[in-house]
Parts: sequence; C-alpha cells; structure tokens
Amino acid sequence: MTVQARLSWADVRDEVRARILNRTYAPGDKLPRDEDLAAELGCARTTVHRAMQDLTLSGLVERKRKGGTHVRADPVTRATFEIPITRLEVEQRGGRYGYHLISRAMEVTPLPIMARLGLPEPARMLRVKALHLADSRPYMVEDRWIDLTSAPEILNVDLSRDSANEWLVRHKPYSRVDVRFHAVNAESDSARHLATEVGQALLVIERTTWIGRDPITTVQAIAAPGYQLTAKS
Amino acid sequence: MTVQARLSWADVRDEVRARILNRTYAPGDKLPRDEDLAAELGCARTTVHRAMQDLTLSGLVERKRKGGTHVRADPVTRATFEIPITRLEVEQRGGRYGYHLISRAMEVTPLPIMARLGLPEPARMLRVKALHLADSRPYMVEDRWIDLTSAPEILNVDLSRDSANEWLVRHKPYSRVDVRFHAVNAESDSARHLATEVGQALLVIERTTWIGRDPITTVQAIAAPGYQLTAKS
DNA sequence: GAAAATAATATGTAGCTACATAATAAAGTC
DNA sequence: GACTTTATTATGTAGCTACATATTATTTTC
Repeated sequence: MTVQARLSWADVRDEVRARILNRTYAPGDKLPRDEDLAAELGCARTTVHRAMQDLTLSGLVERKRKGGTHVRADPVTRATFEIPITRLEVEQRGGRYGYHLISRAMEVTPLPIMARLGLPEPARMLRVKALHLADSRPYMVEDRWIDLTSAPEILNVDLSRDSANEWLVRHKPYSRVDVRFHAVNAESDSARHLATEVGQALLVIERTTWIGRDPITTVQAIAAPGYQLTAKS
Repeated sequence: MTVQARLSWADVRDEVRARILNRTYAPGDKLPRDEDLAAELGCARTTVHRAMQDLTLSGLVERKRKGGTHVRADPVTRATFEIPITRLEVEQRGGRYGYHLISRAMEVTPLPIMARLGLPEPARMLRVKALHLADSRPYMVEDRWIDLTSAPEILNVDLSRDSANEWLVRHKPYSRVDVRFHAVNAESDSARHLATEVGQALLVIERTTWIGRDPITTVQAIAAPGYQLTAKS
C-alpha cells in the first residue's frame, strides 16, 4: 500500500469540505488562494480550481475574482431532482404502465396559462388532458397546453395511444425549463380521475419548457395521493 | 466588429445543443468524438470536453469511455432548487420576518423519524417545533429532530429567540442532504398554527442532513397555503 | 468454437503555460 | 478631499501534453 501518487480534484474538494465542516475555515472566512492551497496540498492550481468549482456549485463557498474564496455565511440547501418520462417513472418503480387520453381540443389560452408561458396575448393551442396509470390504478393526471408553432408535428400523433408527455420529451428537447410545486385540494374532476375524494391534498407539479424564447408546452401534473418527490444533493 | 478570437466551452455547448435541438444529432445518435468536434469547431479537445460535461450534467447527452457520446433517447428533466434560511427567504420576498418557538423537548425517535435518519435503533433527540412568520402571518411550521451527538452546542442556544433552522444552517454544514416533497391535508395542529382550516392542502418539505454518516437533523416543514417552490434548469 | 489474453480507442483527468477578466487597492489629478 | 486613472491581484478560461481508465474489438490459445 503506497501513498496515492496524485491528488484528484475530488480529493481536494473533500479535503476543503472537511476543513469547512471541522471549522478550520469557518462560515464567512476567507480561504487561501488557489495557488497557496495547491502548494500546500501538492497539486496544480487547476486541480484546486476544479475542486472549488464543485464546492461553489453545491453552495458551500462563494468565489469572486480578486476577492478570493469565502465560506458562505448563509449557506443554501441546493438539491437536484429528476423528472423522467412518466412511463419510465412508473416502470422504474416496478409498476405496469397504463395511459388514457381524457380530452384533446384546440382552445384559447386563459390568463394563467399565458402567464406561465410568458405570452403577451392569447393564442389558440392544443390542450390535452390525460391520465397515467400504474398497475391499472391512477398515478397522475396531466393538463397540458402545447404550442403548435413550436411543435406542429404533434397533430400527427395519435394521442389516444401515445402520451404527449413521452412524445414531447423524446422529440422536442427544450433549452429551458421551469418547474414549480404546490399543493391543492382535489376538486371533483381530479378526484374522479385519481379515484380519491374531493378535498384530498394532492401534489401539483407545474412544468413549462421553452426552446430558445419560444414556448413549447406547459403542464400541470397532479399526482395521486401518497406521491412523493425526492431530490438529492 | 471582428470574429470572436476564441470559442469558449459555453459556445461549444450552445452549438452542440443547437445541433441536438435542430436534430442534426437526433435522440439516440452518436456524436462525433471530442477530438473531431474540436477540429471542426477550431478549438482544443479540453474545451469540447468541458462543454460535454455540462451537457451531461443537464441530462441531454450520455458519455461512456470508448463508447463515445450519445444524445439521450429518454431525456430527463433535471432541475435544481434552492432552499435558503427561512428568514432570508421571507426577507427576499420583501416580507418582515417573525419567529415563534412552539415547543422544545427531549423525545425518543419514533419509527418514521428513525427511517428518515437511517437509525438502526431509537435514540433520544431534541425535538423542536417552531413557526416562521412573514409580516406577522404564518409562513411555515417546522417539526424538527436534532441529533445531540452531532450538534450538542444547540443546547446553549436560546431557541425562543433564534430559530434552530438558522442556527443549524449557519453552524452545522452538512455533507449530504435529502429533500422530499409531498402534499398533506392540514390536521388540527398545523391548521391552527398556519391559521387555516382543517383539511386545507399544504405542501410539505421534508429535509434530512448528515455529516458523513452521522445524521444532524431532520425537519418536516409545512408551508402555509399558497406556498410555491420554484426550480430552474 | 468458446474462453482468455491482448490491443485499440474514446473519454477522464492532472499538470503546465499563457492570457482574460473583474474587483480591489493605490496613485495621481483637479 | 472627492474623483479619476492606473496598477495589482485572484479567479476564470483556453490550449497543450501526458497519461489513466473503461470499454469494445481483436487476436490468441486450448
């Protein structure tokens, strides 16, 4: 067993994080310059730089040119979550996926939808409501608006067979996404679709995607009772 | 106005993303080798590498040694959110922050809490319930368990003045965090604290932090009606 | 012809240099 | 003394080289 030949940037990150955790560098403190840390630890400045980038990303330190690196005094909890295609999400949990189209129609966007999409004026869009099932039980209902300027091909898709969710994710990569969570009491429609009672608390995931400045779609997905969304650092 | 002297990794990322968006590289396709792309675009392989790392992080492509880079066929929506100290969150929204300690006691961890913390057997921990206010109106109630092995100094803190949330975030940096969201119907306690009716749908944010393998704290924060959590890509 | 050993290959990473950039500090100007 | 200009400095980034590593492809061996 020999000493490790080289320090990787991950090693440096772990070392610096350890020092922050054991208060060698306390919140608000200024860290040594990358160059000095590199000299001390016996690696190149680029390696320290790479490590610092990672710590910046996870919200532990703040860096400024000339100003140096500081341990954040007001750390934020920063976490990342993933929302896969709903079919895959169900299958990953070991369930059998089912899909049911509820409705499909051209409609004029009401104000809240315009706000979500950032539209200055109303537009006619394709509105699709659908139900996702896991083992024949309701899993999630979605109420979606699709901009036909960005995704005209959706008209050729048989939405009674294939979900707009899957088609869009597969065929319309976006450059920007906005995700919001909140809770609602089930009203009669969603209660019926999700086979629960009116008033039941439900998690709502609102997702809007753009390609450049052009909106593609916005969905309000309401999950069945018990649904939990997980994020990790 | 001259041509830009050099391509930055962000330029390369944008170019590759544009090609994915306009289906020059379609989902599932294999991208050129970093080296070839570098030659084509007129930059170094390291620059392409950096760009590809970013695209990998955002879930657009997948890379494997020797296997090359592929456009993901099943893209995931990957987004990051931040949870600041509650006081700062209120102040950032332009509100006046208030805090009220509800209760503080040593208790033995019940099963659900043990599960959250990953404890094999029950332990006595400090349980703190508190209310955060914005402009004198309820903003969030938290029900927190604190491991005194990891954070014994919390006993010296006057929790009727200072929130455990703020003290912990400032003094106990963690190395791992787990965040979960779900919706609940308000029961009598939370309804009373949040000044709403029993049954009202509320967003629950459950957060657990560890330092190495040792748990620090786990909180169940229930937000007042109307609360919305935002994430971005 | 199947299994094992070997070669080939694309990405991953570390080190170096050089220069860009932003923020601050110092010096100079009226 | 307040304002402007000029240095200084720490991080940010690009290019290069060299080598590590994980797969896949090929060849060898029995």
